[in-house]
Amino acid sequence: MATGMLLWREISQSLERRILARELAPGDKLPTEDELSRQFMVNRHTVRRALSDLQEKGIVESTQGRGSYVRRPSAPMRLQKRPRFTDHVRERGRTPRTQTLKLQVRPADSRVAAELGLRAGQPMIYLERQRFVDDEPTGLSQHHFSHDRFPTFIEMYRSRGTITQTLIDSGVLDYTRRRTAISARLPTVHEAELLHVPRHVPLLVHRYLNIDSLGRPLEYGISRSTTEVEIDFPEPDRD
Amino acid sequence: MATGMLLWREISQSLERRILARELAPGDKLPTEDELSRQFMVNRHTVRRALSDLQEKGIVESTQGRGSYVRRPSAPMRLQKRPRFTDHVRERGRTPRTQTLKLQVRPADSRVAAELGLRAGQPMIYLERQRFVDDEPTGLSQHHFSHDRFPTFIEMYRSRGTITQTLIDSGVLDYTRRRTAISARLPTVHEAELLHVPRHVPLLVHRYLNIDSLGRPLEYGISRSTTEVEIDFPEPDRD
DNA sequence: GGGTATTTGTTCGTATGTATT
DNA sequence: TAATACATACGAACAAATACC
Repeated sequence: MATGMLLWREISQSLERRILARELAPGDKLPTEDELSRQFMVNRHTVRRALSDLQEKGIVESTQGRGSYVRRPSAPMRLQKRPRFTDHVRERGRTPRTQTLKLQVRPADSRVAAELGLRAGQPMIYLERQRFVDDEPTGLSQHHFSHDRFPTFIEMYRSRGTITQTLIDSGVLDYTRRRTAISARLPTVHEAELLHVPRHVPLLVHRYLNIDSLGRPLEYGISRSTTEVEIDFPEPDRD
Repeated sequence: MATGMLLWREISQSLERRILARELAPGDKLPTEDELSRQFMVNRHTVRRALSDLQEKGIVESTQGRGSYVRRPSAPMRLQKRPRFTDHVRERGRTPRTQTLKLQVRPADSRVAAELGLRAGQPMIYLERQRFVDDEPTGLSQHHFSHDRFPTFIEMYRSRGTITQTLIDSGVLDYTRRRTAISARLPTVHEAELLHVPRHVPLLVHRYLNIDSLGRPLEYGISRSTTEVEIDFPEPDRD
């Protein structure tokens, strides 16, 4: 050895240079691991380490049985403090779409119960959705509401198709975000598949609480996406 | 096999359960890889895969020649108009420390210049710092100020040791956060070393602009840490 | 739809280098 | 200096997902 440089890193950087130089363009298929290990005259494990590094950086994406491909860069979407997903997307001339994955009543776990002011085990509405922009998957979300407060939520949501409209028709004319906690983690296999990102691209996880105009907790949500967030503090306040 | 479950995942989850159950407490040393491979009766590589998984999740930390340790969890950082790191840490009964890594005058690049209302190439104060909580590294930050506005910043900061005091003594009695953009990415090698995290634990990157009481841009900063962020919206606003 | 080849994913084994104690 | 423990790399085999005919 004694090159002063890790083998796999050399390979990773060599491939990255070729990608940045557009020698390998977005969407292109990389040589197979076997082929690369012959080209670089190293063990396949070493190639795999290099590819794993490029996956972490979000530069390439590998799928079992398919191969490794150069990822297409996605335009970072900016979220606002009070998100109206569809409006926000349409303002930028793109087409939003929301798909419902799950909609059911289930007992609240202690975490969600505490947030919604319920007792653990009480029934809650659980709604899971996926968002798309121009048919590219961009986000996953889980929504929780008190079933006691919205006993007909499921039927109403099914016919109306949006949370906002369902709430309005349930008598909640307005609601706002009370608090959001943001953390980052790597996606699960499932999330990576749905969001069409490699497992090594970090997700931003939002855990938020929405309240009604009286300040009562209304919805507890968890959303995951890769998009950057921006927070504005419009007018400096004095305390 | 036919367990329906990946070996390394089983091991990773087993270890994670023991850690969550406080059987292995934060700061504790995990058994060596050899020991674990004997306990679980698998190859050391399989143990290493499991440990790598726990590192990605930020639960354990491994160092060559030292062993693997359970990482200490950190409390969420609150995103406010007036971020006060030291107060916030002390409120939780822990000891904050800030170390200056770099302090110099350098020409502003176009990005920072635009944020601070300068022209590219104009001199700016560049300050790089590292934050610790209980001597555990928790964050890295880069701060940018106009050199024309604060010509004696470097000497003042050296003697006072804090940004806030330096600004006060420069006539800026109050300043607030105007905007923060948050994104996630994997750390560079350098960042991973300084922050004492594995390369696979995502960092939250904050890019923010602070303004003075007249609304003029004062400081452009970039901070990187693994700690969760919490944002409160005390009074719901109408738009 | 089915069978086969291709390709990545997982796991075992082994050897050697390097940092810490 | 020696022992311990993690890091890197190579080799081999099989599993699992995908693509192709």
